[in-house]
Amino acid sequence: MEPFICPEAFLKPYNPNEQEPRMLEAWEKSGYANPDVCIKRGVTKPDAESYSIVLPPPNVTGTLHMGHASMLAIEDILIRYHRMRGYKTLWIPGTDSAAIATQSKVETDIYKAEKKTRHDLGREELMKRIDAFVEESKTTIINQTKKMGSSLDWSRYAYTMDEKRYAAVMGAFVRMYDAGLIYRGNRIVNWDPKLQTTVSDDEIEYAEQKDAFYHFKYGPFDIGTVRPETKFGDKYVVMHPDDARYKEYTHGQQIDLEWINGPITATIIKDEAADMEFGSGVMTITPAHSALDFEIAQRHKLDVERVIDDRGILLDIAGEFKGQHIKKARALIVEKLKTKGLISKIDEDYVHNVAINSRGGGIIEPQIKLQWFINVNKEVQFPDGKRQTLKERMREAVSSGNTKITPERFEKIYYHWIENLRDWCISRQIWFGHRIPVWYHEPRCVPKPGREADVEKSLMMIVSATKPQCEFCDAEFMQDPDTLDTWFSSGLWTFSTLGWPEDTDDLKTYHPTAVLETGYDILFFWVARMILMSGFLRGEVPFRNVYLHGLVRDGQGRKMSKSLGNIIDPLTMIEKYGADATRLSLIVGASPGNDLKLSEDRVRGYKNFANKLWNITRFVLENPSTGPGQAELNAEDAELIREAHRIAAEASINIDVFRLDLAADQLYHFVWDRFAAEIVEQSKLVLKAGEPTAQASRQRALLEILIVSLKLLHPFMPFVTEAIWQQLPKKESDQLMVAKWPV
RNA sequence: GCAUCCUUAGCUCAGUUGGUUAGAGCGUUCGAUUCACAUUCGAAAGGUCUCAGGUUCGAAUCCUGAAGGAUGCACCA
Repeated sequence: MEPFICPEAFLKPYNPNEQEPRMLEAWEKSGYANPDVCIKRGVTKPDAESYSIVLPPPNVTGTLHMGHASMLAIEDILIRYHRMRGYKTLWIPGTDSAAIATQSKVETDIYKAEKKTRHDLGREELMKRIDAFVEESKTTIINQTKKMGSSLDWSRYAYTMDEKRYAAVMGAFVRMYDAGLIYRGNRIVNWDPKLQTTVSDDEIEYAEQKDAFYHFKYGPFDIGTVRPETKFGDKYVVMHPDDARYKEYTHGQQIDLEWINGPITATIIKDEAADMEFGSGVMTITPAHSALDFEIAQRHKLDVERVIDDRGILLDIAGEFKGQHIKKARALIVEKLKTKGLISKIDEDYVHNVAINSRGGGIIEPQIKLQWFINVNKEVQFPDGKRQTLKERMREAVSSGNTKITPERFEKIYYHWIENLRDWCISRQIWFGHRIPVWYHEPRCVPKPGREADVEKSLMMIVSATKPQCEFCDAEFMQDPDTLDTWFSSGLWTFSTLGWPEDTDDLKTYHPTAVLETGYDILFFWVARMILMSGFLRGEVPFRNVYLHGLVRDGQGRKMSKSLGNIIDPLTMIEKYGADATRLSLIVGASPGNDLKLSEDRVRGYKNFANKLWNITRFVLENPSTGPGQAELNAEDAELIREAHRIAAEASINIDVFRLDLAADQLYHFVWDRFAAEIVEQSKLVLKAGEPTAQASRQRALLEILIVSLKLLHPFMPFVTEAIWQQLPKKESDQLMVAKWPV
């Protein structure tokens, strides 16, 4: 046999910038990321078990950050591993429209450039601008995603606002409405006066703030507040029924007292919501602008009156303060109360929480609004025959083990969240998003001549995916102006990407998906909602496993942010150290659910490792004694090969239980400390001075250990391993990507 | 307030059911290097495993308590 000459391609050192684009091109050309291609080319058996992951879709208008990079690395490892194990493996890419974030970005840009607001442009024009912006910026995130080596099947790419996904959202809404799960109602919601939209409970962040805390004389009582501007309408005074201090007062008793704008009559309410420990134990309530107060008001059927409008302006009830903005009015109101002698005390340094919209920063003002909600406590019929509530369904998905959350401790957090879950407000007043498929017959139906009798039958509101027509008159139905919470469409993601509501082959083959892999910060927003949607619409869980990774932080454990200037850009890292090194730096040391502190040094270290592997290969290929034939293996070399296979078995187990950090670390040490430092070193002696049979045996062993190492490392560092594979004299498959996993 | 997690070398972290001398990467110090290695190799220093009790033949690991840190949820009128 011809001695194998080490290919010239083995320039030293390993240069990722040169190899990576070639590998990307080769992979793309092969189409192996598409399971249909794998089956057609005989790489995957048609009846193989399936393994699928949907990529948590990044914002279309965003750029790749380390959080994405970490997610892509983890998922690609799982995907490549299973593909090599022979599973019918599918990883679906997509992007998210990120309604509020995208709209505010475009609005801001337009305002900067043209000094126009969305109202100046109108809805249609704004949509055009947003679509153009999305179209322009989506290639950025897609190309960046590819650079990580992600073996996504781009032929199945989905966008939350594309035609198919839009249809899925409409279909889902109609089904849920028909089942009585979606209702419209006047309820207290979180209103963002800045963005002029409602926001869900989960999208709210609390920030500590220091404000003055005022004590007022409210008749014989002492009441406290940080928000005097809400107090105009307060005509109920609430105390705990067991509070001995106030036992002389009875529920429903009326008291005349002097208040901000003159004398009023207040009513005593005894309710357990009043905390005896807090302040005087007595409070007045503002049902229109506080969730708790609203509940109390509903319990006792009290009057509810708005004090503040959608823009934060005081209404008629404020009397002389009417028309003023709450921010400015506060000081004036306090001043007036002072002169009336109604203030008993002021604490200047009162620390309390203020609710802000995490998407845009407006301070939340609870308001009562007519909105669309999903009822989480209503018992309904599920496709699998069960009758239960959405809450029960969400709990059962996990408690039954049909969906397993890793790390396990998040299961408790998940249950706890469900306990506290209230009806989900799904309507938003922003323009960019999926429209609510509800149609109003306005004005009232005026039947065509001869159909006057049908006026009673005409419907004023119709829920339908497509625009309805009135049977009795020529009036056009007007669509509900609101859009849906972005998480409504995200909740459908595991199956809308597979073609639902059509009954596609993909859906049958790949749903439920194998794993949903995402950051723990998104457990409630997304994971829980997917379980809800899939449960109701498909009668099955959306995924068998949830794997939650930690967040990527800077070297000091701080969140990466522009303002701190501590962002490590994955693309810069790829350029400097290669995608393989970038991937490994995000995997090793990142135990499940724990945050990872990333520094540039880490990345550099793994570049050296890629180079190490490259050089081991060169040694193996440059030192053929009798050529890499099928020489007889001696006992010692057979044992070396068995050792490599033992490592393979251990690594497989670690990957199976999501301990990618351990698997990667173990492979790293096997290749560096064992293979390079010991086996290769000792082989130098054998190859130089050993018997010819020993030389041949060792040469074969080296090649086999190298091949096993390449395969094992491929999911973790696909580029360098594939680049090496391409140079091997004989190989079992044209690409390492579809080589057989060693067991 | 309720809950979860964390505290191990200078830094970042492993240490899976309790079991010899507690490990890795980076950093530090010293030495070697025409030999696959734009580097690598060898060696060294560095630890009261946060603290205090307890269980045990044996505890970084299990239990109780304390301190510090992080996070989630609820929430204050």
